[in-house]
Amino acid sequence: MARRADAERNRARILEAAAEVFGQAGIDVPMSEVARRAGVGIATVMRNFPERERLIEETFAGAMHEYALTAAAAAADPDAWHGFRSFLEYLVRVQSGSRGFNEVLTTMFPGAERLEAERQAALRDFVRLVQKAKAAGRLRADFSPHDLPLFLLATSNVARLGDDAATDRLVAYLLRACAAGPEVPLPPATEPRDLYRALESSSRGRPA
Amino acid sequence: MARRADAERNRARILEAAAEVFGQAGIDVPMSEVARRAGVGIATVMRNFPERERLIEETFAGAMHEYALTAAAAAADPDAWHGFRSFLEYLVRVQSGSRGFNEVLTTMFPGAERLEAERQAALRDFVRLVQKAKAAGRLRADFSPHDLPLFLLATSNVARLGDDAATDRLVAYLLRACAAGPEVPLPPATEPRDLYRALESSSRGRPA
DNA sequence: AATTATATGGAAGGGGTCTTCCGTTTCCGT
DNA sequence: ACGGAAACGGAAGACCCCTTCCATATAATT
Repeated sequence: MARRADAERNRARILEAAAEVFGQAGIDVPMSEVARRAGVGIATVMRNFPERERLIEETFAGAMHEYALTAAAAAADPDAWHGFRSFLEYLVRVQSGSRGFNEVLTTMFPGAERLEAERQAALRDFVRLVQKAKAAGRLRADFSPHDLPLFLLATSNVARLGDDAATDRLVAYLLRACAAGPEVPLPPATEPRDLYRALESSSRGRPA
Repeated sequence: MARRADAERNRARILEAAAEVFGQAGIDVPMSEVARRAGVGIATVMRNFPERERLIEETFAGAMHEYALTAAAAAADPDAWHGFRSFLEYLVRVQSGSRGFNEVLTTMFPGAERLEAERQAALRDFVRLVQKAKAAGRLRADFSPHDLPLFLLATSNVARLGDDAATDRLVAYLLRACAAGPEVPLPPATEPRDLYRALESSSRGRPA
């Protein structure tokens, strides 16, 4: 049942290319672009990953596992508020860093069981983290763990602009909204010219 | 130079169909679907609106004008905080109500001068509104009018889910984050099962 | 080296979107 | 009612993305 060495090599090249291509342009990029970037034919991509969801699952398996590990580490932080804050900051960092993973974090793939298992694991740890931060008096009582996907959706569009100032500012607003402790100042307001340029239809992959 | 009556009628039917189609499925819907809904041929749509941006501009001219009027009304509200709050609540209402206009509110179209003029007018009034709310001590000093597009981006994805509970909750978080007055409680947390169902790839127009 | 099984990829075909042509239809002025 | 100009829309063609076939290439074993 062993696969040939060239087949294994090609599979690895496809996954590497997919990580690049999806990371830059999102998970809806044509499979032919993944093939081109990998230096293989389109049929080779299809044989390895007959459905796009399979390729997404494999491509982001590592990142998703790291997501779950980071949630677990945040839940284990002795300073629960620090854990909460740094988890949110980690989230927007990965949202900014990979457009494809940003999309994966805000989309559920019922058929991609491994991705969903890691997402569930992260959510369970996030529930624990929320309980600890509330118990420590640092997170408001009315915060719900199920606000996590809301926050992810909220930061997703802003993270996608690639403007760190904008992203940091929104995160700071969200943290302020759910924090129960002393206030921290917001980071500086984003540079308006940069922000509005980023909102233009052509910058967003829409034809003019 | 006068146009025939049937041409005028067809133009109106196209705009009406576009408002429906774009409102339901967003501004990237095929032009052929607009034509079908309007009961005209695809060439008729292209003759009236040679570029998609032209059709978008005309389709949402009214809504965008209302956006500007609402910002002006909010700025004229004797209770500036009430003006601020109700403006944000109006925003998410229209974001939820039309997927296309939701996209227009978070995308700039440099070639659609009328849309951009209304957006600018709204922003000028929003600047005045922010100043008044700060002067009234109800809006934090560190809030910037240029946070408006950040807030629109943040609410856009959530509004698109069509889950009012989720939308209301995120708005409440954002209001709490920038309010300087007494706190108000958050609306109830969103129903998790509904939220996660809405996040599924098939619910989001992505193939499984 | 020879053989066999595995793996490859370019191209064909299908479906989708957009652009445009041109024969036909419709409107409007006389 | 007639004639001419305006307006129409179906289909062809170009381009894009996905699926799959089959002749060819490559790897692995003897």
